[in-house]
Amino acid sequence: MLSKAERTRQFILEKAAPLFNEKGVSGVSIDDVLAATKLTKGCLYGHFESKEDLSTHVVDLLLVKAREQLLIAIGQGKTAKAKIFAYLDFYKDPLNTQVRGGCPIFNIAVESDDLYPEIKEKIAELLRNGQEEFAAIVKHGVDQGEFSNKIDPALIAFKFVAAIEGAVVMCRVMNTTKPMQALIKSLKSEIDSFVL
Amino acid sequence: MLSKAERTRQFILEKAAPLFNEKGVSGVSIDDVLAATKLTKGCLYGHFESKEDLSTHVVDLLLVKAREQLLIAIGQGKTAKAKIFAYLDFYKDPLNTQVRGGCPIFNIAVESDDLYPEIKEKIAELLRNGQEEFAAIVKHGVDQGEFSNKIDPALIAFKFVAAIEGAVVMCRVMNTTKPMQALIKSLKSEIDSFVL
DNA sequence: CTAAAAATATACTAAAAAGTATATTTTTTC
DNA sequence: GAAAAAATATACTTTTTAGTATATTTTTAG
Repeated sequence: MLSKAERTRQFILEKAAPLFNEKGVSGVSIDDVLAATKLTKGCLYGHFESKEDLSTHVVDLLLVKAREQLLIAIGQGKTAKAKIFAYLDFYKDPLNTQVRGGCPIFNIAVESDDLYPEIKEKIAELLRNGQEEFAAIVKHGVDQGEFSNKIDPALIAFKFVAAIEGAVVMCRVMNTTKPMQALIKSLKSEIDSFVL
Repeated sequence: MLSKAERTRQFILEKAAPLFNEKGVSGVSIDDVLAATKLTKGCLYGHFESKEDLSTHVVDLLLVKAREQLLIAIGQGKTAKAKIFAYLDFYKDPLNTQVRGGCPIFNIAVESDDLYPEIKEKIAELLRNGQEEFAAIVKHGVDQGEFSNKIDPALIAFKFVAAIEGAVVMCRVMNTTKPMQALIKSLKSEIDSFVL
């Protein structure tokens, strides 16, 4: 069993995560975290050195979880096409994301871009890996004779992620999921056009 | 000629704009603005009631300018296809945006989503209008016999903006423009596939 | 079950940020 | 070009936020 300390530390991170996802690193105060956890300063600072330390771990948690959930979703698909469809469906309800506040990857990306270089580097890493994995799935589909070799794996990976992530933001701001449904349908038929 | 006050007010907004675009509303302090303008508090607060007041006007400026520049770019195109291509080309260098820090529309959208409802509403309005205008261009292309009527104007508008905006963020984080070039090429050929 | 260690709470200090009162300088208007 | 008005600078206060010292409670290991 985890020690009390480990559990509290984890509890803080779990409670802080949606807060950071919604308000951003700059937008969250320590008091926000205390209010969300019902803990006190002494306790919080017993587990994290500083706000920066806390932020770092919260961001790590957000990113790890996002990646994890995505991999699980994609893992359900057996074929390349099924995996890609699973990826798309994962984002079908942008108003009710896994973690409150939208997609952590993009939220953090936008904020960290000019403000937090270390965090930015983590996202860059995550995106690069994600791109590679996505492209590998497509390529595997080609190699297996599932897709035409006219398909460009790297392009598809980039285009799909960009479109989906962009769509999440747009849908959230406009407070609608409708365009996302149409987009997913369109991206799926783009895939279908390469199916042999 | 503008009064001194008007010029100073405008000067503050112009200097603050890139700051807000880079750091976000929560990330910018009044002192940041003072440092950027080399003005003093008394002066700043002579022109703006509060940080919130300043933020509101800076955001308005960022959004108005973004829209303006976009309309100018698109306006260069004579045909529907040319207008759409102009839109795409407008984003060809995501690392060197018109205003430092990326696309203001998206930057502000992500931050305001869960934090600043009034600003969020402004972005929603802008996006809705933009979508309508974009779709109208496509529809006009169909009516003029430029595009096949198989093209879905609303879908194209949403998909293209989502993909481009998503791509801007991704390119900035990964510090590369390359995938954007490929994306633009791909979106252009998607348009070409509808040209009669 | 108890003593030591760790975790948590309380009550503070320090720093940063926003905002204001007032003096001084610069514009404007006549 | 002088008086009034407006703009700007200086030097503050207030508020918010981060962080710390220390007391108290709770865990944990023997």
